[in-house]
Amino acid sequence: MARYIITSALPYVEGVPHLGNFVGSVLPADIFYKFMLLKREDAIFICGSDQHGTPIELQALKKGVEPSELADKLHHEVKEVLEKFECTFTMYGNTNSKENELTVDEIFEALIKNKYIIETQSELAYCNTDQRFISDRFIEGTCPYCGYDQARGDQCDHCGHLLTPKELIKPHCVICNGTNIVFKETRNLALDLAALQGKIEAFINGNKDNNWSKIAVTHSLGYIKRGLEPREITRDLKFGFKVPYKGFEDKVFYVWFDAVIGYIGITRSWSDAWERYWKDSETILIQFMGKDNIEFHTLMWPGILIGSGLGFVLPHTIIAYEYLLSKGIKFSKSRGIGLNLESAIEIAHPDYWRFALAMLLPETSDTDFSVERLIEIIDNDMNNNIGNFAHRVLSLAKSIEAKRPEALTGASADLVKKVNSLISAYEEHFEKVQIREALHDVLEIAALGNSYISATEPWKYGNANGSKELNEIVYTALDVVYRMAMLLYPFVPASSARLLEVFEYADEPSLARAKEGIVESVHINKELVKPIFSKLSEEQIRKLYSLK
RNA sequence: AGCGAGGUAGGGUAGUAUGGAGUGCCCGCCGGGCUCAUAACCCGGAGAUCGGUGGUUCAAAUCCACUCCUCGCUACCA
Repeated sequence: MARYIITSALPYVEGVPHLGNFVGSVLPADIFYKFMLLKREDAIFICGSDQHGTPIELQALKKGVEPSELADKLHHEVKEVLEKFECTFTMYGNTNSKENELTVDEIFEALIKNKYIIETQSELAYCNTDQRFISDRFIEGTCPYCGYDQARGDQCDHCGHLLTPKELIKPHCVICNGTNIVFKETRNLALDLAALQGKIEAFINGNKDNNWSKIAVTHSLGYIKRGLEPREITRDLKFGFKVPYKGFEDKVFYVWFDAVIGYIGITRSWSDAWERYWKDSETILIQFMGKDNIEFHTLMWPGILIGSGLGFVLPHTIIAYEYLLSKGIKFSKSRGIGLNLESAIEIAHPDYWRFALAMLLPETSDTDFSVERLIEIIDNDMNNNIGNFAHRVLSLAKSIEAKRPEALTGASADLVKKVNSLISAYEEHFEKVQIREALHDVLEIAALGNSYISATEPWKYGNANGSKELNEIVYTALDVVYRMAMLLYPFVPASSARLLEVFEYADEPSLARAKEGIVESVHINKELVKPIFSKLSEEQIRKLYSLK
């Protein structure tokens, strides 16, 4: 039987993720994983914090703390906020772990043995005061183009020019503020992607039809066409895993290298069962990411896995998202301002964000986010269509004890037939990882339900029990609400659960039960009947606009 | 500059891979209906030479070429 590993690109922990970070990989991965749960598939959902790299080391230096302490603190903050957004990871780990280091070392040794690691040379700035190499972002000076005196070695934030450290006028070291900087040759180790190119290309061509995002295919083949070059896997930094190789002991692995391997390392932190997933040919690995992460997952990561020859499964499906572009409100992670997940949760329940972001998933092109659009989705699609449908039906059912009719007739039979075909469409869309479309199928079910109520006019029968027609209408409508509640689970888990609670015999949500519908007479808990959603209040809207 | 994405009714979008009547969705507008429901819901209607030009084709929003706009990235940020 097939087994699934679902991964989301690992958030880099330099701050609280913003909506763009969330929508670009963790959210869709979580929604998809919850669909796997609905289907009762054998699936694990792996994610975690990417902790190494220059920004963290620099931040730690500025704060005067150990990088690993800072990275762990940020890791816990990010984990907590993602869990508040109802993400149910099998394991949310981190890259700076023993298990990951072990995995990185094993894979590195295998790559050495298989001769896929080569040496490179480059010139790098060296601070004589600190006695260490300093990366581009550790150097500041005056921009030769605009004269801005706090330009960094990689780019000037003032005029946007890309720079090299050598171009800076009066360069100084960010760590010690000194100017005793020289340029020295440094050696690094690199993954020989050129040697692996044929195998990587075969991997892409052999898997790209497994529902890969179009952008993932075009980007990957574009890189292949231009030819792959060796990619460095070590850096002259302090924070990271030490390189266990003679002559390179004072260096660490480059952050991207241990980040992708982190998928395995994190699974290893989760359970001894990790090999059952990662080394079983039946395993289907489905990876979610933003478009800027494509090359790491379709070129370097498969290159590492293939080159190691250790029998790890390769990605089966690559799902890459375009960007969510904010209009009017800032998304910023590093600066901690604007609409990040912390500020979002203070404004509305996570389900509201999950729903709206699922509607806005940038599956095929960059997508605009605006407060106006958010209001439209929440008020109209979520509240008026789905929420109101559920509530009007449950309100009807409060005074009528619906019994299962012997057979459905006319409009009722027609509705159930259409709902069944929409459930099939929902399943098919999920299987093709078209999450936005699957949500549209649920919206369509609610719209059909609303039409059905209008057409059958249950209020005509008065509120007395006994009429066969009325019984059939209420039963059928309740049945649709019940199914819809189950289908909502991947998107809005808390609201789905609240809706299902009203049905006294409700089970855990499952796709099989959604297809089957209500099998017995319906008992609802009248006390629990209340609207599941509401429109955004003026207060909420005011808060949203205040984030500009 | 390099790389990438987009231009479809008043606004916002889906559709473009595998060409087949301008098909769909949300908002807005016009007209009607309903009162179970959260000023919610339902039905009908108006409104588009699918950015432009040229080409391929029996047939183009969809394929090709050129062109004009818009936006994003080029920070180890998704």
